Formats: sequence, structure tokens, C-alpha cells
Amino acid sequence: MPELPEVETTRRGIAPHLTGRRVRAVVVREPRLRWPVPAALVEGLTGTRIEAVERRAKYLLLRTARGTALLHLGMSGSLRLLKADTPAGKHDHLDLVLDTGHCLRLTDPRRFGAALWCEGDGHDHALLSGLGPEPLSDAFDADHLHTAMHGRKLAVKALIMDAHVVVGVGNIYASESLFLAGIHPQRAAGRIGRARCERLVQAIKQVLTEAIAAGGTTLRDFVGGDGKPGYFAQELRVYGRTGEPCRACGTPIRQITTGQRSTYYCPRCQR
DNA sequence: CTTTGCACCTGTTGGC
DNA sequence: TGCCAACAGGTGCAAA
Repeated sequence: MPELPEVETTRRGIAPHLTGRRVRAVVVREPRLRWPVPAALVEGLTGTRIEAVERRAKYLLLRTARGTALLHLGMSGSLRLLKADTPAGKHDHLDLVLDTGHCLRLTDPRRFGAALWCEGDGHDHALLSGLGPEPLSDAFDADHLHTAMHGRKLAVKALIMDAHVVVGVGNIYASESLFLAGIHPQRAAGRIGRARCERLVQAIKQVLTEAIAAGGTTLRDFVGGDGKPGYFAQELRVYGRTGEPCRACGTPIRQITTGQRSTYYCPRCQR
């Protein structure tokens, strides 16, 4: 479910309720997430004040004086703030009980998400240290993308979804960005010129910015930190619109598979 | 090093 | 109406 806009929406929803609060207890109901929830997470957070809630790629970082909790929502995860005594459902795997009488609850039916702990600020963690730039930062520009694409035979869609190149571009927004840039998703990355590279960078920034402003995309079960759904779905240009008319030219949108992921594009607008 | 395909897991959907 | 295969927002890792 969550791509970068959803994670950022979640961060903005929960940060005001967590920042400066102390964690009274950590309840692990199901430790079998993508990796086992480590005892160090419980030990590190319990009794500790959360100093800041940050985001790097699709990870949420809860910063404390003792170390940093890393949370990832995988495909189906969500975080909500609830009253601490709210009964837990089947997929409510983790609670951070706060000194406010509320708790931050991680729900994740497919358990592809993660809750990890690291000493330090988290950026040195093996999962984060090799990541590419944030898509909305100045570090992600045409120079960077053009260099990353040079000599690559990989489909451009797969390349922009590679977190070593740029983080936060998931399956929905990859299709959306390529439509905006007028680039065929299966074009070899190395065969895209400088000018179209610039267009693609701008398209990615635009799509992600719009989606964050709309509070993310709701497909099935996404809810932000405040429990409200996002509204970007109604603005999707190609994703999930197989056979429906292109909003620009009316040609039916096509669906193909690229790198084992569904890909949507307009055969007329994208070359 | 690059590219491909799989694995993890549960719930929903669409076609017969 | 009911069943079951196909598919779903991510991403690390093994194998080619």
C-alpha cells in the first residue's frame, strides 16, 4: 500500500502526537514481521522520550536519545493513533503505549513491514546507508538520473523504482510519472536522452508532491496516521485504468507487466 | 556488476 | 451463488 506519499502522510499525521512524548511500554503481539521484531526495540524504546519523527525513503524513524526505531509499512501496513485500551484486532502486531493514554498501533495483514532498532540516528543502518537521494530533494536532478541511467538496459520503469537510484517511487507513481513525462515504461534506461531525463525528474517530483498534498492514494486499505483515507486515487492518470480512455488523447490505457509488476501506460502519449 | 526471478504473507477480486 | 486462481501498494536476496 504505502508509497512515499502515504508514508509521508502518515508521518505528518502521527508526528504531533509522538514528538516529546515518553513511551511507557512496547507491546509486541506478533514478532514475525519481515524480520523478527528485536528485543532491542522494546528495550530501547521503553521509558524513552521520542525526540523526533523523521522519514527516509519509505522508512519512518522515531528518534530517541538511546537510538532510533525504524518502521516500514511494507505492502499492507498502516499506523494509527488510538486510545491505549482499544481492543487489538487480528493484524495489530505492535503498540507503542505513550504517556498520553494513547498508543501508536502498527497493523499489517501481510507482515511485509518491519520494526527495527539501531543505535545512532538510523542513517548508518545497512538498510538505509546505500539508498539513493530523496526524490523531492535537490540532490535528485537530471544529472543524477542521467548518470544512473547511462549504459543500463533495464526498463526505465524498473530503474526509477530502484531505491539505489532514487527512493520512494513505487509501482503507482512510477507509471504516473512516466505518463507525465511521455516516456514508454519499457524503454531501456540507457536510451533516454538528457532532455527527457529532465522531464522525468520533474514529473516524479510533481506526481509525488501532488500525491502528498492529496494525503496519498487510497486503493484498498490505506489510512494515514489520523485514520482518514487519502484522495489521490481520483487523480490517477493511468494506474489501474486499463481500457479506459487516456485523459490526454482518449486512446485506451494499456496494462503490461514489467519486472513482475503491473504497468499502465498510454501507447500514444508515451514513446 | 547487471539483470532476473523469487520469496515473504494474507485478503480481495474477478472470471468461470 | 460459490469456488479458486490471480493479483495487490515493497524490497532484500539468490541465481544467472
